[in-house]
Amino acid sequence: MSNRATLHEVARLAGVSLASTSRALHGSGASPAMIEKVQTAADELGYRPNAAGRSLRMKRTFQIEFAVADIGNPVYVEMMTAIHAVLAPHGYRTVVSSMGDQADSAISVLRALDDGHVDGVIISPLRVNDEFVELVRSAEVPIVAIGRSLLDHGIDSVSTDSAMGIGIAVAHLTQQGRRRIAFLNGPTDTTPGEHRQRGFDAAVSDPSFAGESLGTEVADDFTVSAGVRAAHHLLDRIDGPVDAIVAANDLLAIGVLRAARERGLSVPDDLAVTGMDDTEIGRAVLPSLTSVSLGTAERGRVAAELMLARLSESQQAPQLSTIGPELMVRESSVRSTR
Amino acid sequence: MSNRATLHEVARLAGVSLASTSRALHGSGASPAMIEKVQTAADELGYRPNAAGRSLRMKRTFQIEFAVADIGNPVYVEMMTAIHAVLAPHGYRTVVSSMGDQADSAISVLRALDDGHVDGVIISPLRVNDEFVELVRSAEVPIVAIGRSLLDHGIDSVSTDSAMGIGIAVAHLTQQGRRRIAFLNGPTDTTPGEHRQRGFDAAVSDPSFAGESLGTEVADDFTVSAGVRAAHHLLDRIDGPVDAIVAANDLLAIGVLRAARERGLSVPDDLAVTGMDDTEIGRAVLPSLTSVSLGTAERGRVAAELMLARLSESQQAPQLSTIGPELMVRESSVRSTR
DNA sequence: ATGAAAGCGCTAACAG
DNA sequence: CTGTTAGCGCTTTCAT
Repeated sequence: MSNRATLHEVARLAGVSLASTSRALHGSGASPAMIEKVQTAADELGYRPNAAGRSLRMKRTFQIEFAVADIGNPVYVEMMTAIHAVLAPHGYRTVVSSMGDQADSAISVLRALDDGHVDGVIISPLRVNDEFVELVRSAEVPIVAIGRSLLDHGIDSVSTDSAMGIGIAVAHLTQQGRRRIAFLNGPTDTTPGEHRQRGFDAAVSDPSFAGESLGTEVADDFTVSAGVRAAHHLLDRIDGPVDAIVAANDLLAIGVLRAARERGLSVPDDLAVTGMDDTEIGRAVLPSLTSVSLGTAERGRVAAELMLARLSESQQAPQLSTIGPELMVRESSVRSTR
Repeated sequence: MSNRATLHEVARLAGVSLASTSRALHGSGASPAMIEKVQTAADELGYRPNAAGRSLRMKRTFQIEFAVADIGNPVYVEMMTAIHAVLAPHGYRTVVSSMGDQADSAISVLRALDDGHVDGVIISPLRVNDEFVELVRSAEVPIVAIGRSLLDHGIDSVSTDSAMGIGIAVAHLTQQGRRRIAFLNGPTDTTPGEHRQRGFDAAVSDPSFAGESLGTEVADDFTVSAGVRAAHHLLDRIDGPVDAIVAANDLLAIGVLRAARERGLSVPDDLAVTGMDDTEIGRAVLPSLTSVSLGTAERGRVAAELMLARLSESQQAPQLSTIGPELMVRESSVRSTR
């Protein structure tokens, strides 16, 4: 079979009109006999409806874009899988685009949106500025934001309380008897960086906080290698022992594990470490990471469902859905009993 | 701005014909004055060419699909990044689709191909059967295979010698003085599983092999959790010490690390471990993994370039490009000096 | 229930 | 260099 068969050819082979052929294939308002006839012809020709023709006519592409800051982060891969699982049964393809971690490249992704190649966008930006918000507001297709809530701008959003998540990690550590606690954050001009910083500051200034804050170290990036560097820097500059490091995500926490090992510090015996995001890799690492789950897959699932709802009944008021954090206790924060 | 402007509206605002407008926007065969006029009108309306109209007319979508068995494997994420980096400057979007690890779902991905939503497919299948090959051969768009070579079927392919890679790992281990060596493979009915098995069998039956083969253990899957289970099983059934385990990929090797730890075995002192794929996570793990690099990013890059070449001059004969394996020695296989 | 015909937005002959 | 026109493949009125 060399060339794709068109609907026209199917119609000719079946000996019926174009319109009837189209209807028969979609099952709406056609006689059983017609459906039978057309289906046979279509099968014989190996007919596949052409996406471009369909899109042009229907003004729908059946593609949803998932735009993320950094596809290298396993969090996004997990989200994507969840999104795909929701969307695929409804006939939507998922297109991933990596925005890079800079606001301006996120903006170029949004600009590219107006060529109508997708019916909607699920976006998880690291940095949000005015131009970004303006572009989101004026986009021609529905947008669902994961991360910072853009509900105030009329955008469906899926959020999580990562600040509280950090609080939970700090509470867990003090409960474990850790006193001198430091925070290893990623860049604070990002949405997660900002929220998690606020969470740490709040936790250690709470009257019930039974420890001592050793302050914050800021890594260049939310990655393992940045985590290693920052952890060394942190441990260099602090006088006396550090009992625990709360890392802003699992990747940074894995960096801490490595830095600790390079300095001959045992985790969890000398130093407790917690991460955030509850990634598979955090579970696999040695020692396994105690981590605050932010419901990654759940957020993806909910975002996809918001998108589906928006696509069908665009009337409904913008929603904000919030997924609560949950602590997953593993080896990196609990002293071995032996 | 509520509705997208069409080329027609731009033409009207500029007071020129549709054709001139189209030409002016593409810069081909239009006077400077025309270009200026049209550009101004286009800017004023915020014009973006519509993808569906364009695709329908040009019979090109400027989308390339990357179809992989399991997007959860970091290898594919790295490949995708490399592919995207090559394709994006040429105006192509990259669409990822996960095929699942079963041959039949790979086939459904290939079937979906004939709706013309992409101009080409870069595919990395885990399992290849006759039906799959037939579908690939008869596809309407160019296909580039990563993994098993399909050159014999006239398909551009990017391959690597993973069998030799396993041989390199084995040689490294015997050089390190490890004698009793076992192989932890993934499913052997997959392309990588089959190749790597062959590599291990060849290595240990080579006259120059200065060790003792403890045979192969097959994990259910190329994942960390399958690796943990299989490693325990392996260590349970073998009498006497195991000096080294060669794992078929990094994920399985990380599973071995964890199983060893659970049994109180020290890596690398009691047991040496090697992985394959040289993933970032293998580098971050403790101890860091000695791993055979198969040039993941390079393979992605080359595949994307083959695709680009095929898209422009479809005349050229099918190519096979092979990336050589390279051993990256790290902590998991080398006894600490202290 | 079926057919005829229009048209989605765009580009590429073809004429001038 | 510019304009007129056809048509990519499909769905959907509108008649019948």
